[in-house]
Order: sequence, then C-alpha cells, then structure tokens
Amino acid sequence: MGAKKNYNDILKNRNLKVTKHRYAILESLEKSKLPVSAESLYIELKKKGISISLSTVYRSLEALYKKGIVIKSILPDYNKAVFEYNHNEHRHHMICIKCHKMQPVTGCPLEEYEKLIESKFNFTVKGHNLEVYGYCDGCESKTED
Amino acid sequence: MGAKKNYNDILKNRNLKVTKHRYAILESLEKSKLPVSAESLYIELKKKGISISLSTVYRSLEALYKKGIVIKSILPDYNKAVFEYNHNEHRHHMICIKCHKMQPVTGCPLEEYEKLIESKFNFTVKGHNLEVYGYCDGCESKTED
DNA sequence: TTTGTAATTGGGAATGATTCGCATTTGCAC
DNA sequence: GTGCAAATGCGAATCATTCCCAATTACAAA
Repeated sequence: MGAKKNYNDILKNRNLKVTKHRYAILESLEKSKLPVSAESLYIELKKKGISISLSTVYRSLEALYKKGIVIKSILPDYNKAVFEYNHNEHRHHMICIKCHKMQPVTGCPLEEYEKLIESKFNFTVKGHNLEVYGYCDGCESKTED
Repeated sequence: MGAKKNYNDILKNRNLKVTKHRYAILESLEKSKLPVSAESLYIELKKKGISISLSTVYRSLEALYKKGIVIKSILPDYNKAVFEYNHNEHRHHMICIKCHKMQPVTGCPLEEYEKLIESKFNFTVKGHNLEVYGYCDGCESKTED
C-alpha cells in the first residue's frame, strides 16, 4: 500500500477530531488481519504502553463505525461486537462454528442482487453484511451436535 | 403449506422434548412475518395467556437455534438478538438503518460463492448470513449524516 | 501564540440483555 | 405407573456496553 496511511485526513474528513487514541486505534485495526473486540483492542493498546480507558475504546469504535471507517459485526454465538478496519475492498468472512475464527475472503457476488432489491422493493441499499459459516481447516473433522 | 405443521415431529426429530412452551414458541415464530426478540416474544406469549418465564423463552430459543429450527441474528445497531422461524427457503432480509424494520427477501445469490470458498480455503460451509442495509420505503427521504 | 469552546476522555457506576443455580415439575421410555 | 433426565420458574449473577460528570484536549479564531 505504499506510504504510511494518513489517519489524520480520514478523521478530519469525517468531522472527527484527531486524537492520539483514535490514531492508535486505527493503526491497530488496520494492521490486524482479523476483526477484534473492543476489549481485546483495549488490552492490545495497553500492552503497547498507550494509556487509554475502555470507555474511550468503545466510544471511539462506535464513532468510527458510525462514520463508516470501521466495520462492526456481532456473531450469534459469540455475543460481543467485533470491529475491523474498513478497507473498502469489500471483504466478507468465513467464520468457524467451532473455534470462532474469522478469516477474510475477498470478492463479493452481490452487486446484481442489490440492484434487484432496489428496483423490486423501493429500498435504498447502503450496504450489506455477509458471513459464511462452517468448519475451518483445523476444526474440520471434529464431532458436532 | 397445506395442513397444520407438526411441531411435535420437528422437535422429536432433533431430540428435543415436546413441551407446550416450545410448541407455542414455534407457532408464534412461524406466524410472525418479522424476526422477534426474546422479550417481545415473551410479551406476546403472555398476552395469549400462556404462562412462561423469560428464562424459558431464552433457553428455548437457544435450543431451537442450536438445532437449526430457528435463525438467530444480532444487528450492530440494535444490540439484541432476534429470532425467526427457519423456513428453509433461504430468505434474507433488508434492514432499515433508520427504523430497524426487517423485511424478508427470497432468493439467494450465493450457491456459487460457497462452492468457491470451499474449494479455495478448505473450509466446510454450513450456512451463511446475509443482510442488506439501507433505507426502507418510509424512511427513504429523511436526513442523514 | 494565546484563548475560548465544544469535543473527547477517565473512571466508575448504571444499564440491559442474557445466562446461571437450584429446587420443582414435566415428558416420555420402559 | 415409575424413574430419571430434561425442562422450567424465578431470582440472582454475569458481562458487554453505555452513561455520567468533572477534567482534559483539539483546534478555530483572534
């Protein structure tokens, strides 16, 4: 991706003030391969020596989510929200039913579908959420039910 | 679908005991056009004169969900789980960002995509979750941010 | 650079959905 | 009908998330 990302501009463009916390959060999220919970992000930031409170992590993530800078999702078997940097490359995830690991998948088959919905239901599509569930490589052969 | 559904068989086939509560829950869910929260289902059952505790509603819904009889989902802006009868006809939903109304859409564009993921990642697909976000007919023209 | 003000933050308390513990009841196989 | 595991009720506990409010900070304008 070439040079260092300019989080300052990303924040300013959306009317969010630039703070060291938000900067650190964006940096962390962008580096992370997998979506993270507010709490694990909090712990990670603490480990890096950043002084921050859990409330701030929640508030920042929510603000970033509202602005579309990060993606938020909640899995039905893991009752907390996870966040990831919105790369705008439209990735979806494979989620393992056993170990809850989320792996990104690029490529999205939904453009046509969205158009269909718009014209059929008079619904203005702004986005979508797609997750594929199953057993990951490691959990494949274990028992179930 | 013609005659009255036999919830007894559905439950027995999945090793769940048949109780009047589960029966009533399935009946309610199947009739409902929209996904409902545990609490609103609880209130609805009470109104019908059924004596049940909220814990039982939660426990039953969870059991039904684990067996694939109902579908559970959690929306990132409405932080509680909603449940719907699994009609096995694979419907997805349009969710309004403003009023949170969920409307079902039949038709699913994902068969090919799942095959692709299976072969590419050695991931055994068991299902998926797709929700389309946007503004519904009624909320269409209101302001945003 | 300094100042004013609204946005942000810390930290702890409050909230609210969901789960748990345990005594009681119920479904159902035998 | 009996026995036992599963299901239930009800209240307490849990846990993620939000809220409150005083202190701090970002940054626009002077």
